Amino acid sequence: MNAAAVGDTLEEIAILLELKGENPFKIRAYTRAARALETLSEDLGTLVAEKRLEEVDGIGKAIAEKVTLLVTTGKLEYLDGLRGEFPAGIFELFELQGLGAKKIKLLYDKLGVDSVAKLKAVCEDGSAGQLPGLGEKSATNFLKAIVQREKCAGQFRLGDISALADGMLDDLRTLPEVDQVQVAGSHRRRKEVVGDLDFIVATRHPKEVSEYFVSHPLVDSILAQGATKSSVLLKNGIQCDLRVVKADEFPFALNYFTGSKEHNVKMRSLALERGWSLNEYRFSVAEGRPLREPLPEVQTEEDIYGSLGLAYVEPELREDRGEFAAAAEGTLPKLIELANLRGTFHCHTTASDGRATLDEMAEAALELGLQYLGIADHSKSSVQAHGLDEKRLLEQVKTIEEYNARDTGLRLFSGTECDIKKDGSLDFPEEVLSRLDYVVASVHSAFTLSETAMTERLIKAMSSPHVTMLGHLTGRLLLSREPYQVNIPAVIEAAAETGTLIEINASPYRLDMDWRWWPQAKEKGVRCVINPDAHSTRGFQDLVFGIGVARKGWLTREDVVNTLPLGKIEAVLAAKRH
DNA sequence: GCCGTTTTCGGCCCGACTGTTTTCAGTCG
Repeated sequence: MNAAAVGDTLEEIAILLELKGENPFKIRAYTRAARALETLSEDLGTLVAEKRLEEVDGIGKAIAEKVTLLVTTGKLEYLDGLRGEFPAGIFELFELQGLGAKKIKLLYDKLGVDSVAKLKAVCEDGSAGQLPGLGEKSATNFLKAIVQREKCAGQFRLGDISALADGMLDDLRTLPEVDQVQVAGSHRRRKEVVGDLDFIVATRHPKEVSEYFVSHPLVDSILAQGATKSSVLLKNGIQCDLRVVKADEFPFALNYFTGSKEHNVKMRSLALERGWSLNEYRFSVAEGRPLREPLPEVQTEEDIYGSLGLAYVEPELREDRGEFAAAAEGTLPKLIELANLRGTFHCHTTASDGRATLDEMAEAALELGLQYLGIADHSKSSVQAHGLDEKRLLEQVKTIEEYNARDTGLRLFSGTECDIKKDGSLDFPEEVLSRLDYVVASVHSAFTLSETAMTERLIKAMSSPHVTMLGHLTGRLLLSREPYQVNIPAVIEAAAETGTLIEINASPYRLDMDWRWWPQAKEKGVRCVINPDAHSTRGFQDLVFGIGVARKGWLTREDVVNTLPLGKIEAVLAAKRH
């Protein structure tokens, strides 16, 4: 069993333990361990063989034993025992809003509910409403949740709801009653997919602001409305929460609702060490704890971190992945910003499947203030995308030479998004590739190879001196297509050895390579290139999402080659060929 | 079940809202 499968298994154990009503901290331990396995830098098999599992943060004796069994035998009696207590279908019930382990267990024990379909039946025939602790209203809400689940998956790509979030933000900002307003939550942390949008407002008129929010034209229905918190469902299916607080509470609320949950837990325990209790409103004296330091004065989020002995942690880093240690030591990186980009690669034109001509793409890049732009249309094997053959590609090279002769203030680089064929060979021969300024190598076919074969395929492609950068490493399409099986640490290793750049594909559908792997890549010495994969002039706007990934991956402008000015980028593109 | 610059045992973040209740459990973030 590989690391991903073991992680899934630990998650399953966590859910089963929750159903059993186990100690919540034990459940959390399994969830934490599962997460620790997500981006293991070492091969799990090696860790098991060398009995070094317990070195991993979050894995202790008991879980190490279970993981060892899973890796070596693929089986675990403990899990089989748990599975025997509940039917498999019960898992889908956890996807419903308002249904947790306790209610699911109640429904299962009393009425035999083990699927969404059965839940629907017992809600409609009235038997669910008869259970202790449940009533008519609960049954109605379960039915609503079932409808809602069918309507949308409950998750949204960041790029798809960003404009909506900005619009709502602007609307709230124009209210005279609103003193301050911000989007918090996973949107502020720039997570690739978000489940809801959180707005935090500072106001002296909470009632008016809440009233405005729940009656906003985009609202479909009101889920909850209280004195300080309102939740609504928008017409496009996304849930939006509003928190209204007083001005002096605003930094605390913003911090708390930005999360992540794991980050918050750590923040609060750091406060407790000083004898303070931290909530979404303020610091207060913690009961039953010695007060080690007087309560601090707080005006801003920076002050909250400062009073805990930490440097300010940018929202993108708040995932409890080492930011606390770095903030305490003062070694947090200065994160890259959109304004640092000087150019970009991997753009398409009407020559393949783009919607804008080469001149239109160049014009758009100039308007953005870029110094250079790389054109990388598809290669001939991508027939579906009207990929270029050798002849058309070399014609495009000539066109780009002519463009550069016009001296517009933008330097174009000629490249290709060259298909990596099933066996790892490239779609163009060396003599053609050598005529280009750079090459993006990507997989667009045979997604279902084994992990070993896919990994070898990518590594073989990277071994070519002409492959400048690896495009969308895993081929995933967020919320629609799973990544193909590939050993990412091995690919990172090969990129470091061969001096191949790895792309952050900034398309909101891809955001690939994922932010979770970048700290490891950076440590190995791999350099990053942020590319929009633009198929139209509007596609350049996606660069901001790529920047979000880079920031979440702890990258600085030095880690990303397309922050380099024109005078220095050519040497980077040519480096592998020398 | 994990973890330790107070601890190898006893902690482990904290509050809002809902629904079913007369004081609170469950869920969510």
